[in-house]
Amino acid sequence: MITLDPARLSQHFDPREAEDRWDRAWEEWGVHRYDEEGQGERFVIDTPPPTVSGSLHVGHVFSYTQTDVIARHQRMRGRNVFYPMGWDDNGLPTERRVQNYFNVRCDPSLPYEPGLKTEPAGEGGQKAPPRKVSRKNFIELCLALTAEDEKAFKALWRRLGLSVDWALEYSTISDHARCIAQMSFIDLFRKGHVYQVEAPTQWDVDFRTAVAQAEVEDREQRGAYHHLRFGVEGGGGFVVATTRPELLAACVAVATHPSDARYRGLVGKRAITPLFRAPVPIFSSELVDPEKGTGILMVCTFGDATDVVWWREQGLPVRQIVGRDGRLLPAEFGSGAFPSLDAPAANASYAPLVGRTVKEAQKAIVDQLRDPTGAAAKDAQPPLQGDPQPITHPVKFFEKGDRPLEFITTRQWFVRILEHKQELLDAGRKIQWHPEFMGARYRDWTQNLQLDWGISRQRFFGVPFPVWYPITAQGETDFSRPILADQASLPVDPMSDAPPGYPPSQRDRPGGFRAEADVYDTWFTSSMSPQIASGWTLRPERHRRLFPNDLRPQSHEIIRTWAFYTIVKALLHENTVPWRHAAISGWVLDPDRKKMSKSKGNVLTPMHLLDEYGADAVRYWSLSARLGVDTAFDEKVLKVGRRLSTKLFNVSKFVLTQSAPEAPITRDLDLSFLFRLRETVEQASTSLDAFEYSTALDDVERFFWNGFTDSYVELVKARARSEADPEGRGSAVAALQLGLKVFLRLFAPFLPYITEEAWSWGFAQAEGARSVHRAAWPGVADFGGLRAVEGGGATFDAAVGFLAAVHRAKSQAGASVGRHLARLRVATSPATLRRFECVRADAVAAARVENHAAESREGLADGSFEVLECELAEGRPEA
RNA sequence: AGGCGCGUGGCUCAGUGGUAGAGCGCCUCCUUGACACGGAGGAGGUCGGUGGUUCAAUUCCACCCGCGCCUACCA
Repeated sequence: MITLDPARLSQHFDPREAEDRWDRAWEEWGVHRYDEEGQGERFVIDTPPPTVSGSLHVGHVFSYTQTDVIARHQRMRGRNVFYPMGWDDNGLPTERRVQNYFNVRCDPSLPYEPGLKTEPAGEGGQKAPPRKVSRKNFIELCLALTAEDEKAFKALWRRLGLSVDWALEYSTISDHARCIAQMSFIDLFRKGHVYQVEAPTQWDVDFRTAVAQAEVEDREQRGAYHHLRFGVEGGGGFVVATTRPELLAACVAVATHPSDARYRGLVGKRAITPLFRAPVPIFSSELVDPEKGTGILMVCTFGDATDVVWWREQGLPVRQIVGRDGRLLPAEFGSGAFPSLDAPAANASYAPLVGRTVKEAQKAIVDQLRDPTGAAAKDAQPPLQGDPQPITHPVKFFEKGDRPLEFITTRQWFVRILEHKQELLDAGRKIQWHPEFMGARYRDWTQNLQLDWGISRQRFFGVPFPVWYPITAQGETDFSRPILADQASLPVDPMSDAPPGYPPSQRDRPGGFRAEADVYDTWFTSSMSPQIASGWTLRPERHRRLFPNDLRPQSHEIIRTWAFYTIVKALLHENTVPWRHAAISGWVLDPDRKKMSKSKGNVLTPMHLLDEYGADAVRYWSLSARLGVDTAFDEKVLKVGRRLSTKLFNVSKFVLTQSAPEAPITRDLDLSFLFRLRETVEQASTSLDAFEYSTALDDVERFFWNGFTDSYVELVKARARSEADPEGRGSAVAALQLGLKVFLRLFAPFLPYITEEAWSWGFAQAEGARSVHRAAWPGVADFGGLRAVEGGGATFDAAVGFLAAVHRAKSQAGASVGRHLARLRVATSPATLRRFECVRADAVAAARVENHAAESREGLADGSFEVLECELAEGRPEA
C-alpha cells in the first residue's frame, strides 16, 4: 500500500519542467530502446522521414503523435518496438531553401572554394544577384543548413514525447542511406527494371530538372484561344485554335478527327504555317475532339502530352524551340530541321523571339500574327483571326514549381513500373489500410499510371547514380554501356570517384569515362526507408528480422508517392510488400476547414502550443482525431486535454495520499467499480489493436471522468477515511489504488508525461517498473483473484444513479453538493433496488443523507432513481 | 467528368435498424478536506434534401444539393 505525504506533492503540475525532466530520464534509461538481441515479438514501424527543410507545422505534431500512441501501446504490450526516425534532407526543397537562405545558386562549372564564407541573405538580401558557387560548396551549404533544421525537428519530437529510439536515427543523405539507395539502383539494373532513354520529359524550367508523373499537379490558369489561319498547299486554308501560339515555329503537323466532315478533304495534304511557312502534314486521329476549339489543331514539339503521343505514333520530326531554361532557342529556317517555303521571312519572324521566355515570346508573336503580311493563306487576312478568346484551363505544374512544365527531350533513367501494374495492384490488396478506403487511393493511382517512373534529376543535393559511361576513342560518350560501381565500394560519387578499371586521370578523356551528373529523385531514396532502417544487404540477418515492417504511418497526399514507390521497391527487390499495415492520417485544417498552406498564410507552428498547453494536451488533441479524418484545428480541444491532465494529477494525489492497512478488496461497490474498469480495459485494448486510438481514448476518458473521479472516488471517500471500518477502509484504498494504477497505464500512451509523473510517486517502486511506459499493459493480471460481484457493473451503476439523483435534487433546491439532507425518499426499479442494497452505506454517506428510504417501483429504467421527497438539513452539521 | 470521404444542438466531433451523445460555449447554482487549471444542475438538435426498403430509418438503398480530396480533362 502506497501512502504519500500530501505536503511533499506540489500544488500544480508544471508541464514544461516535467517534459524536460522525463525526456532526459527516458533517454537515459533507454525506455524507448529497441533490443537488437531481443527474442520476443517485434513491432516494426517505418516512420516517415520528414522533409527537414520544410517548416514545422501542427500537421507534423498531429500525425506523428498518432503513430507514437501505437508505438507506446505496443511497447506496453511487451513487443520489442523498432521505432526509428529519419530526416529526409536531400532534394529540391532543401536546394531551394539554401538558395533563398544564402542567396546563392549552384554553378557546377565553378571550382570548389575551400572555406567559402556565406552569410544568411536576410530580409532585403534578395535584391543582390545570387552568388554563384561550385557544386561542392553548394552541397556543403545544404548539409550545414539541414543539420540545423534537423535539430529543430528533433527538439520538437522530443518535447512532444515521441517514443522514438534515437539510436536508430538516420538521414537520407547520409553515407548509409546513399549506400542503400545506390545498391537499390544496382539491383534494379541487374534485374532489368531500369532503363535510360532520350525522350520528351516533363521539365521544370526554373529548377531545370525533369519531374515524375507523381510530382505533377494541375492548376487552373488563365489562357486564351488564339485562332490562327493556316494555309494549305495548293490553295485554301483553315483556322486552328491554340493556347500556345508561341509554339507555332515548333509546329510539325496538323490533326483533325477522322469523322469530321469539315476537314476531311484536308487529310493527307500539307498545311502551311503562318509566319514561318513551314509545310506540315495534316493527319487524322481519334484523339482529336471535334467539339473543342475549331476541331483542327496544330501539333508541336511539344505542347502537351498528346503532342508526344502523336510524335511517336506519326513519326513526326522534332522541332525543339523551348530550351531547358524556358527561353526560346535559336533555329534556322530553311535548314533540314526547320523547313520553310520562305526561309528569309521565317527567320526574320523568328529572330526577335530567340532568348525570350515562353510568356514574352507569346506576346511578341501575337503582334506579328496580327500583321497580314505573315499570312500563309494568300487572302490578305491576318493570321490571327479576331481577338484571343480568354479561357481558364488546367495546366500542368511541378508541385513545387512556379511556371508551367514544358516537354523537353533529355536523357533520363526510368524504373519500369507500367509492366508491373497488376503486381502492384495485388500488393496494395495485401496491405491492410487504415482506414480501409485509403486503399482505394493507392488502387486508383496505380490503375491510372501512364508513365514509367523517371528517376533522374538534374540537380545537385541528392544521391548520385553509381554510374559512369565510357568515352569512345573518338570522344563520344557511349550511354548504351553504363559502367556500374562495385557493390563493395558504395557509396560512390561518380563526379569524384573513378569507375572500376579506370584510373582517375581518364575522366572526360577519349577512351576514358564520364560521370553520370544527375542525382536521384528524392523518392528513389526515401522509398527505401524500411531498408535504410534495417540495413538490407549490409545487415541481411537484421533485415530478415525487421522486414517486411508491421506499420507504415503516413498522410494521404503522399500515397501516390511515398507509399507507392516504397511498394514498388519492395516488389522489385524482394517480391513482397514492405509492410502489413498502412495507417493513413488526416490533415489539420485551419479553423475554417481550409487546407493550411504557406501561400495562404494560415499555417500554425506547434511550439507555442506546447508552451501554452503542455505536450500532453497537444497530444490529446492529436489523438482525439480518428485516422484518416481531416480535422479543423480547434484550440478548445487543447484545453480539454490540459484539463484531463490536471485531473489525472489531482486524483493521483488524492488516491496516493489515502492510508489504510494492507487489505483485500472485498466490498461490492469496489468490486463492481473494478468490473466496469475491466470492461473499459478490454474495449481500449481492442480499439488500440486495430489502431483506433481515438475510440480507445474516448472510452478510457469517459470512464475515468464519469466512473472514477466523479463517481467512484466520491462514493468511497468516506469509507477510505473511516476509523470504524478498517476492513472496508482497506478495501476502498486498495481498489482506489488499483483503479489509479490501471488508469495511469491506460492513459500512458496518450499522455506520457503526466502519467509518468504520477506513476513515479509510488507505483514505479511498488510495481518494479520505473517507467510506466515499460509497465505491462493492464489486463487479466490486474483483475485476477477478485471475487465476482452480484450484478456485475450494474451494482456500481446503481450507486452512481443514486448519487446523480441526489445531486439533481440538491441543485434544484439551490443547495451545494456538500449540503446534508435531513431526509430523502427515492424510488427505483426492483432490480436496481436490489443492487442498491449492496452499496447503500457508501452511497448514502457520499450523498450526505441523514435519514433515507428507498422503495421499488415498476416501470423505472434500471440504474435511474427518482427523488420522491427531499429535505435539506439545517445549516451545516458536523460530518 | 469519374471515384472516395464528409454533411448530427452556437462550435469541434462521437455514435447507432428501435424514444438523439460528448466536450466546449451559454444559463443557474456551489469555494466541500484531490482538484476553482474545479464541482453540481439546466436549456439547446424534425441527425443536408427527396424518395424507397422495413412493424420501425439519423443509421440500409437510390437520386439530388453543399463541402473537401483524389484522378482525368491541357489543341
